[in-house]
Amino acid sequence: MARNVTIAQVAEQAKVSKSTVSQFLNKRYEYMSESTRQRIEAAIEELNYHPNIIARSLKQKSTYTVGVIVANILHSFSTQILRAIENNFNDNGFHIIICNADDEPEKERNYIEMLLAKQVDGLIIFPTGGNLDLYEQMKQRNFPVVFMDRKIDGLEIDTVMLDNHQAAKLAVDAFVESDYNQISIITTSIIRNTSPRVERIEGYKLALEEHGLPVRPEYIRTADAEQIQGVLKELFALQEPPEAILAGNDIVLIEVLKYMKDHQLKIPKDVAVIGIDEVSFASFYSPPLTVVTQPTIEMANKATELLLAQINSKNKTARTAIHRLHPSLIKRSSC
Amino acid sequence: MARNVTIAQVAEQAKVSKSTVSQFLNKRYEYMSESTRQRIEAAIEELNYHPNIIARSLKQKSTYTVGVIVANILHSFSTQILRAIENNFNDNGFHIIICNADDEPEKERNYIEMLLAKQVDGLIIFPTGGNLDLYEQMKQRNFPVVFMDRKIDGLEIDTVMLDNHQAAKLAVDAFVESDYNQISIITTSIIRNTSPRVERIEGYKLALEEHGLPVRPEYIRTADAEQIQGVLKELFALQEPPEAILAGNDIVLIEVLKYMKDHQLKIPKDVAVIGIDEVSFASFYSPPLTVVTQPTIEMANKATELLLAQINSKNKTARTAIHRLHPSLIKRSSC
DNA sequence: CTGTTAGCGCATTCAC
DNA sequence: GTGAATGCGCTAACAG
Repeated sequence: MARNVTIAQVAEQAKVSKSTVSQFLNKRYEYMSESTRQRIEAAIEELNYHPNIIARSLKQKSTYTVGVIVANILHSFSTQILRAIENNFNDNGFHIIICNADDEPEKERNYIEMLLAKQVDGLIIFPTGGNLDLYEQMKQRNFPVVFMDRKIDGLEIDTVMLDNHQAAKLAVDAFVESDYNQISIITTSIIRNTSPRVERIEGYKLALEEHGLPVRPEYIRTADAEQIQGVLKELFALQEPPEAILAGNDIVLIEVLKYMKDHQLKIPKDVAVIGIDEVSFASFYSPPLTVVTQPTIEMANKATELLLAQINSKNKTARTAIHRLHPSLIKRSSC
Repeated sequence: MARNVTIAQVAEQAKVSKSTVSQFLNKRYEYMSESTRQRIEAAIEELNYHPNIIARSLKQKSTYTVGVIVANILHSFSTQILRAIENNFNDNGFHIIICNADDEPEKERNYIEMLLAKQVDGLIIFPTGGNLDLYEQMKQRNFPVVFMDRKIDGLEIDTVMLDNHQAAKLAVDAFVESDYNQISIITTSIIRNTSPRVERIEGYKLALEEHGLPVRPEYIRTADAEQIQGVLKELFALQEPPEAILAGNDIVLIEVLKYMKDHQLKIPKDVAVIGIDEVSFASFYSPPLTVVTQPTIEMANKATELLLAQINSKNKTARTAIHRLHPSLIKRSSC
């Protein structure tokens, strides 16, 4: 009654050998007569037989499973990417195992090791940056890996990420165009210098300079979500509080909006706001929120494509590169 | 250099037999001398050996992997549950494979079959309701399964779901208390009568009756997300348009808020609104949104607990039941 | 066309 | 304490 039906039983029932059944399972019908084909088919049906993929994987060294390790599942960006990746891989007959490293290198290390031990065919990682030895090892073993969202310098691994400089620039440009010159940027804290945050700040600085605007260190803040209310309080206690705030991701944006609400500050009259990452409520918020979006679908597609290419080419060392996708500004009314 | 290091090579390197290495791997140190123990340890280190979990699984019939099939990953509810489940299972040394059935029974069937073939140890399913034969089969095989969010009548399978009657009642009560008597409910469409939607409508009717209010069919609407704008238009074109709207889930709520924004209707002055499911922006929206929340963490915990219990008890047929968790009203200002 | 044989990498008796 | 032998379920030559 249980799932103990094996190929041997099917063979027995159909009065053929296991290998013939195996042939059948792999659709190599040329290797058998019509009558045996039908007997096998009937036996399978009757026994309700389903091949054990684990056993097959052991032999074939391919599990049709890939692991995805996100740095922090709480970002809407991660969720969007995850959805798209799940969709892509399922279209290609792969399953995905999702792990959340929670921004902790220890967890990430653990997941990578377990996933490798589980013989996944490849890995998509939002790297914490804390396990260079492992990254290096996979690279040297030619194990299929693609990095998402963050890059690791000095490692030749396919990487899909946003053009963060441009993202920041789009926002700064929009602010300046609307005559806001005192612009602040807030990102979540930059442990291990995760590239998006660093780059967004760099892009912000570059953009300010392009506009001939001064870069004021007190306007550049990084903090964990829980501390952002405090940061905002400090910002608005400044001699010259910012006229505009660029929220580095959706979590920051939400904190900013809470603060505005709590302190009855009007957007954009009292302070203009732009967020990086689209949020579900942007279009109907009051005011509708101007936002810089990441092309999450395209990013997921690119990552899928790269990983699949690596998986299928095996040990043919293809060129690796950093693929920068472009953000776009959705102009609404918060700036 | 590759991941081809096997237990045999370790054994050779350490000058012992494979079985002794196996003992070591399973931490049965009492079966070997201190010196061999150290030799094995050194060999493993030197070869950078990692056991192949697939091979182990084949033998032990346990993959430490569970599958989760959500009906529709677009609901914030699904995402929240998924996060919590991932967290729980990883704490217990399991990995989870996530699949999105997209409300299509065909996809669900395909996933279930593949996941079983992959020898997952258990399944958490948000059932589409379209594959009763499969559900039944798993039940009979005593395969660990728990249903989430939706129940399938006539099947004794552990199920975790919301007390949907109460959820609707909480909302209706809140409306009535604020003197709104013409209350509408909108849910996404009820294909195959998925229980939450049906139950929420039932609960809504019951609550109205309790308050001695008439149940007006024209106030009860179900529609796909894309059609909701049209539904709202019809609702407000009514002789007596509703004074209050209960949004059956986050997707409906968003559509309702868009409509309000587009038509410059003020909440709650022109129409009061309550949504089922907490949304990220509820607390700082204008006005802050009153909402009925599901205890997603508790639901995920319960599901984890039930599935783990089934996995660990194997074939001891435990009692199965429907576990109803309770919603709660977060009173803010949209009603 | 079909059956025999030999592993895949590991775990598990059961002797020595 | 240690090792040889066997099998998990399937695939893949290789004969016949």
